Amino acid sequence: MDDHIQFKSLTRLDESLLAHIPPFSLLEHSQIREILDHATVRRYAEGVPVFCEGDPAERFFMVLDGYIRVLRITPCGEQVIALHIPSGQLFGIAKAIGRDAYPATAVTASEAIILSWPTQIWDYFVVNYPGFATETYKVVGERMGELNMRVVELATQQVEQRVANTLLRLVNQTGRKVEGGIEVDFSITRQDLSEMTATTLHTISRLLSAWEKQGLVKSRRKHIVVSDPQRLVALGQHHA
Amino acid sequence: MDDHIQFKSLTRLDESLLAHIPPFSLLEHSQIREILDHATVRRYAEGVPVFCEGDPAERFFMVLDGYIRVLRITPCGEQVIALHIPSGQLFGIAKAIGRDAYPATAVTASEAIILSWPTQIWDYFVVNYPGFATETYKVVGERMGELNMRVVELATQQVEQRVANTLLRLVNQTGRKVEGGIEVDFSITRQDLSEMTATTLHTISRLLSAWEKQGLVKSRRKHIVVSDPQRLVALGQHHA
DNA sequence: TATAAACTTTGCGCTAGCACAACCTTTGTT
DNA sequence: AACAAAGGTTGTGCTAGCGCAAAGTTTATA
Repeated sequence: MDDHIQFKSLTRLDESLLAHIPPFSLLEHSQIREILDHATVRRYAEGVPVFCEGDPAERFFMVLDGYIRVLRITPCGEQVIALHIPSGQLFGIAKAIGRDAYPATAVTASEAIILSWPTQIWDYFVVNYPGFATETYKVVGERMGELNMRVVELATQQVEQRVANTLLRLVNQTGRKVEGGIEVDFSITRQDLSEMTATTLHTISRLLSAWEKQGLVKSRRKHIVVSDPQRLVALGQHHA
Repeated sequence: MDDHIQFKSLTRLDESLLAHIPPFSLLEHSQIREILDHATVRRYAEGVPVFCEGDPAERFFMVLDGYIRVLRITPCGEQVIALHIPSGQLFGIAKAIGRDAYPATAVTASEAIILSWPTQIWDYFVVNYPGFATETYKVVGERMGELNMRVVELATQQVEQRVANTLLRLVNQTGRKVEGGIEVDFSITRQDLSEMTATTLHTISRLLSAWEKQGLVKSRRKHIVVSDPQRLVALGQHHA
């Protein structure tokens, strides 16, 4: 992970990149310049690990473009996808929650451009950049909220509802308008969806087939379009 | 919730109460005095709500003695128990994660003595008391870790394993040595355990009965003693 | 001391969704 | 063009664990 290409010397990053992103939105242009000058940029292909669970948290990251998938692997080798992170968000911020190793693995869910900084300057950021800490902890809070929601869903809902809700969340958070509905903005297999909803790829396949027949979704290999969010919401709700 | 009894005027709290508790352990006695003087103390009976999901987060809390149960209630009225908080820990720290309403409900799991402070002085604490922020975020990190672990467990394990692991965690975190094993240190019903493990009280009852026959646990109404942690650990592990 | 309320146990039948298996389709590679 | 590899579909049978039901036990209340 030390082969980071230092784009900053090639393509000088524009300050406007960060100006509107919450943790930096309160800062002066000069401060953003400073932040960018400390950053390393790297382009990742799809499906590439950015860091792994248990690695020492030497850097923290921000998605500039693309999506990150956060996952954990059980002792028995099963994957559980915890979360997707869209562009504009920090991740790998172990330091913020008092850890010195990453608590989960981060893999690119699409091609992605990622900024990163050495963890040592975290405290400097917190002290010197107003709003940075606050906004960061807001993100932590949101992630906790999502985790919590997943626990509740896993504990109380049927597979069909979990999948419906997960799919809705995906298109809400990372959806792209296409003709005929909203499409999940990165490659996503049945296997992936099953690892998000604690079921099997077979069950997902059956569900999507059924939904497609009813005109709720349209899916091709690695692509899912939600064409009737309304009815999907209804499916996700009640206990029947 | 405004009938807080101001014990502080009656029984002046001793500084040694907080001196060894992480978020305060780095502080001078005078600072702890100051903190205590701002605190409200209240004794709660068992099963009493301290705050409810969605309430404005006007105060933050610390368990001085007893246990707190954190839970969420679904639209359909089902409860999911997220977490138990033992004495010495902060809770209701919505402010720390950028919220202004409590994200879950907190109920006493036993008789409890609880300190609380108005949320407005949170920032003062963070700025003026070294180590307070860091230690607090460590707690946030640990809670995230627990949530994460629960998601993984719910997603990959069978009921028997989940219950075994949950029970082990309970006795590890809140266990009290008794003759014949380690006992969960607060009242706990089959219903409670089922709400922690996403199953039914019936299944819990059957499991405990079976385990009792095998000499793994001993349980009476509202009490559970783990007598053979070793074998329980084994049960919690493998996929069979 | 009787009665109610809360908690627990146990039995039985059913079904959601998994495991297994076979086959198909699309994409990438040589 | 042929093959391999990754991803997707669909069928069949099975079972973990739930829903329902009924009865037992302990604790609280009148």
